[in-house]
Amino acid sequence: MRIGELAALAGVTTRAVRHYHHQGLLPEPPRLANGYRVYGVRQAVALARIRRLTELGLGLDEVRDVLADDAGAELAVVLRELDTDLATQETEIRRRRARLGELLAQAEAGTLPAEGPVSPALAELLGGLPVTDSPSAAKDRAHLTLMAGNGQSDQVLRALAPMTRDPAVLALYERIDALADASRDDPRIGPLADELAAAVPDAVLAAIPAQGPVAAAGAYGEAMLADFAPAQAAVVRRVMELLAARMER
Amino acid sequence: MRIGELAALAGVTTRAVRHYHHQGLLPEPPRLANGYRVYGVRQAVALARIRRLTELGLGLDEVRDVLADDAGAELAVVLRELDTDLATQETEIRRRRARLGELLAQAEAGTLPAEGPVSPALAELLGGLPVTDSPSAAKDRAHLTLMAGNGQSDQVLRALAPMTRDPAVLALYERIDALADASRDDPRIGPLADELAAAVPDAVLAAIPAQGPVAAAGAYGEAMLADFAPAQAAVVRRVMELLAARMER
DNA sequence: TAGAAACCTTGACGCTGCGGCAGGGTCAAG
DNA sequence: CTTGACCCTGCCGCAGCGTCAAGGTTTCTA
Repeated sequence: MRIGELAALAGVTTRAVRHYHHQGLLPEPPRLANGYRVYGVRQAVALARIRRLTELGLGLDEVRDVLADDAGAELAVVLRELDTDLATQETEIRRRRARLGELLAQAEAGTLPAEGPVSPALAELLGGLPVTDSPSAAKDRAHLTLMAGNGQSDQVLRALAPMTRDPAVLALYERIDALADASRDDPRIGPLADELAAAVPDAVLAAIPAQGPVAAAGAYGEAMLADFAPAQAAVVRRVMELLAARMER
Repeated sequence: MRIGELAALAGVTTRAVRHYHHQGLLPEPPRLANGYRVYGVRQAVALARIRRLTELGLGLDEVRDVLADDAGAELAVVLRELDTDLATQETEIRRRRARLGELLAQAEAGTLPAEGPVSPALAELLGGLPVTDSPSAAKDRAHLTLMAGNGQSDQVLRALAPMTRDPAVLALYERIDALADASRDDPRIGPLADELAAAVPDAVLAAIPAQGPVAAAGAYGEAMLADFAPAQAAVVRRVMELLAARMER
């Protein structure tokens, strides 16, 4: 037999056969004068066996191990490993499909957030927000989306829900917007910060795992502040101080 | 923010961030004088979005498409494709796990064929065979294993089952073995071929899809014959002729 | 009997999503 | 001044082949 016939017999491509030769899975057969490989029944049997193993999902090096080992013990071990591996893959796929199902449902309902697919809890929160074009509201959404990315923040998000239903919050956002061109010592800063801090429910602070001075510290905090105009940044800083003080108690 | 802080914020590695830059998923940010990348909130938001998409299982180029397309239409399309894709993967994994379950059961029962994992029908057939060290019996097993590899051969295998329970077959194998050193025109060849052909049930021939002169034609047939001693090959050839003649009718 | 189609040969690159390493520079703290 | 923790670019590696490239051979067909 030549390589094409062998390959057809085993249901693989000639390329695969040569690959197995190269990997040492299948010994190189003798050659004709013209260089063609000539295969016998032995090789065909060996190749069929390789194919059955790879079809199960074994890697080529595992196949090599199994073939090298005369007893069947190795095979059983590898198969068991493979099964647990496939089991985890299966649950993983199922988890992703569940997420996909939610997202597709949102897509059909037209309630997919502009931020792209986010966690269910966050999607609900964002979905409850009134439509507004306030720049600081947009920043808040972005900030929330980022913070919600790090996993277990469901409690915080649930605690935030009441704020989304408070019509007074919109007005607060607009008061922040109004400070876009204000100076660093504008008299509106202090009162606005007080009201903002007051608008945050205790439940939110309670749900935040006390990881230093809230989340706005560090390099991200600075980047966030840099994203605001000076007077607005002053407000944010002040709010953070007030909230931190409240968390102390 | 520098790249490490950004990466930690989004829950990815710095290597991944640079990879996204390289792939054009995330624009390169400005640099400090020392060459360090400096990121702002915008980039963090973008990165978080990329990560959410890749976590769903999207490829990086799909992510790029989704990000490039402002409307949400693209996203829905990609998600649907992904879902069907995952669905096929899931059934595929389940099929393989089912196979693995059978094989593991066989392994525990110690009934795993030496040929490695084979189709259930073949495993049953081989399992029913009496233990023998007849070389021609071994060749027959090998031949069967090969032929059974090409899929829908269950019917043939079932039709062969009666032969495995016929104690007279063992004697026939031994008569083939006895011809190992015989000459091409040994007088035992004819009668043995007649009896072998007669031992093959009609049901087997009926189940073989008439693909030319049985399966022993072509390059594989020659290789198989070359695997036998001359007198044995003569027997096999004669049996094939007889069976082919029977299939004609 | 020629020419085309179908095989065969070796060798090298492509794909996915980064990980890891080499071989540096930068910066803050002790 | 050193140490350690960052940062930079760039290239190889990974699994299992698919896919050219650039030939030579065999075999079928006109």
